[in-house]
Amino acid sequence: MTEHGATKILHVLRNNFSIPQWADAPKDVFQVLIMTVLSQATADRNMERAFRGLSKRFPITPKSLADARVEEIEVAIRVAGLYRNKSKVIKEVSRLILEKFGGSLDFIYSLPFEESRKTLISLPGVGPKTADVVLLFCAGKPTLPVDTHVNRVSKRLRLVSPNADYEGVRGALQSVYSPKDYLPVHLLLISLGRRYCKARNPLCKPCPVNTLCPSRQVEK
DNA sequence: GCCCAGGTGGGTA
DNA sequence: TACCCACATGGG
Repeated sequence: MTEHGATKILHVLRNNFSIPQWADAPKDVFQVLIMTVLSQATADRNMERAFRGLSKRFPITPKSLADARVEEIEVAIRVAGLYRNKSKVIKEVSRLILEKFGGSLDFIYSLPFEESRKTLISLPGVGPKTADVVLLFCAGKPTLPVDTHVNRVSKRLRLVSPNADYEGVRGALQSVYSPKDYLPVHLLLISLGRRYCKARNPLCKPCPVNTLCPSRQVEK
């Protein structure tokens, strides 16, 4: 995909979807990390319910969650699914942040990008997607998180090669978009993926980017 | 009742 | 390294 084609796609997406207000609001890094862990393999709605449930029981701080009993975290976040894994991750990540980073994730603002990213990924339950979300949303670092929608949609649109892995998709998107657009591109590709470009809908008939979408060629 | 949403990590070849 | 599967809920 050329930069020109990619720019046209972004233009169409901007004209058809809005970027939520919260996207530019300042955020607490630790809280974003917890929300992102809760959101793994889970619909946003259930992530939000789980986060509210957790917030009711505990202050969302490394200290309080490191001290919490896993069973209590489980009860609070059950609605998010995968709750046994996630509750262990939340407690352990909190403990490690206290022990290794003095209870703060503010290093993401001061350390070089790659070092921050590696450090985040070294935490249990934090993979590349979760790390990239935290780095982009909290610190505006130049990375473009690849979730399942971003992965699927960018392949359908031939923005990236069909067999690209996580880093391949991220690198390809980052090479055709400017860092200032990483956040909107991430959010808008997700909007397109949720609304139109479904996993089981290869034709994407009503999709706003139809005329730009090579996948449409399979249509009869 | 079935399928989909949807990251990480552990195991196996 | 590449692939497969477990993890678990809510909603259509």
